[in-house]
Amino acid sequence: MRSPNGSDRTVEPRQARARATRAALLAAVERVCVREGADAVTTTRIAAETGASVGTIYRYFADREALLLAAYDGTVTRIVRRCGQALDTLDAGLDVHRAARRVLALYLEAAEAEPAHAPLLAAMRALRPIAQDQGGNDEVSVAGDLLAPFLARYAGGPPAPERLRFMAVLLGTLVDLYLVAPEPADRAALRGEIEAHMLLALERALAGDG
Amino acid sequence: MRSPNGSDRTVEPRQARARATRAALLAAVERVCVREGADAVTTTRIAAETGASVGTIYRYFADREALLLAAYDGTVTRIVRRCGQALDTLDAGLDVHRAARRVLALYLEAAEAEPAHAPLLAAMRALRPIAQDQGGNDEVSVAGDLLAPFLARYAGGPPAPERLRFMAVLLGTLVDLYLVAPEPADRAALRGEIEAHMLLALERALAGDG
DNA sequence: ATGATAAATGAAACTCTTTCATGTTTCTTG
DNA sequence: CAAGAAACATGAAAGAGTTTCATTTATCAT
Repeated sequence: MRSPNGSDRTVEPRQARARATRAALLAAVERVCVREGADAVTTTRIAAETGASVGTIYRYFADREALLLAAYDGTVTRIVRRCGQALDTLDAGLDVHRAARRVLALYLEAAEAEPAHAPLLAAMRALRPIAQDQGGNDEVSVAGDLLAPFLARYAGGPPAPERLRFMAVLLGTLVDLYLVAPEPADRAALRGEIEAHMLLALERALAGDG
Repeated sequence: MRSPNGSDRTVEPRQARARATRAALLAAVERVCVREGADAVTTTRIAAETGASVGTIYRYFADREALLLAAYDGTVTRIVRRCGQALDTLDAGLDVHRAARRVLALYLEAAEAEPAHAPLLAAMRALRPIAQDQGGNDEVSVAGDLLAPFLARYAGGPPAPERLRFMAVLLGTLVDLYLVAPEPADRAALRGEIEAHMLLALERALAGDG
């Protein structure tokens, strides 16, 4: 969470009604994203969709970007949670490669089960170009919550930030490509490519620094 | 070129004055991009910057997106032209890996020499998310003008469209990451990573299909 | 019940993009 | 060179979004 409450003008909901409103806004974002893509997520549209007024959005989100980011965080959190459980139950003695393949497969599966994830991921790429993406940001992220723990465990220490960033960007792009592929045949082929590239990146990470 | 002149309402400049205007607009896009990023490239801003009026932009470009695309094409064309020359003079008998490394190095160098390329590349990613990027589009592109010829030459035939798309997206992302790295040390390290991943992709491309 | 705090409203100010009726420059041709 | 045609350029205005904020309404605590 970027600012639990800093000098923002946004607020954390305190009453039940407000929590419901906030949740409804995020649900509307996902719904519209799935049906019509992230471009259709306008503040007026989300307000209309939920029956709230535009002003209400700005009570809980600093701006449109923050709204999309929060929705994205929602999908990522759910995805990572699933993979995290599996990660925890991995045999301690399991071969790195097998473990990586297993986690990757789980990740792709979980991502597919979140229909709003692909459009939101694309929107994030548009909103936060690589140039500004600080890689190790505080948000819930694949980098921080999935890659970093995995690397820490198998490399015996936390990865260098640049390595983490590289792998996160690589994985993000490949997953994006994967989720967007319409043909099952293309997806199957892409699984192989993604696996190959992530294993290569993993090997280099393990070799590079302790 | 997408439409030399179809049913668009845009026009190819015929008089010298018009050619100058069009060129000035594109130059302004690059200038503003370099200084303040692609977000600062608004139609009003570019008009003000060149002393032209907003309407004039729409005489030569269908919309803001087309304006950015044209500027991007400009940088890519110049980059690819340099690499292309080198590609032509490669020894016919040169080992694929050596050739690939050579072209990649040239490409990175040429891209660095085009300051507007990085911000415009990022803008293109935002404007045309992977989902819509038809991969083998008609535009001047790294995919069509650099990757495809290279693969055609060393694989003995044109690559499958999905392969080309995969490699183009991969290369684009990695180059983006590279161009954005501030530290020379980071860049040097990234060169190694990019090379490793592109060589892997190349091997799989050569192995996969004729 | 009532004052205090939280939540919600929606008109209005802004910023951008895009269109188009109108005016100006350049070309062409007799 | 004059005058019509074709090419260029203009900028006000329409339209779509985002964001603010003074005001109103609902909920909580006592």
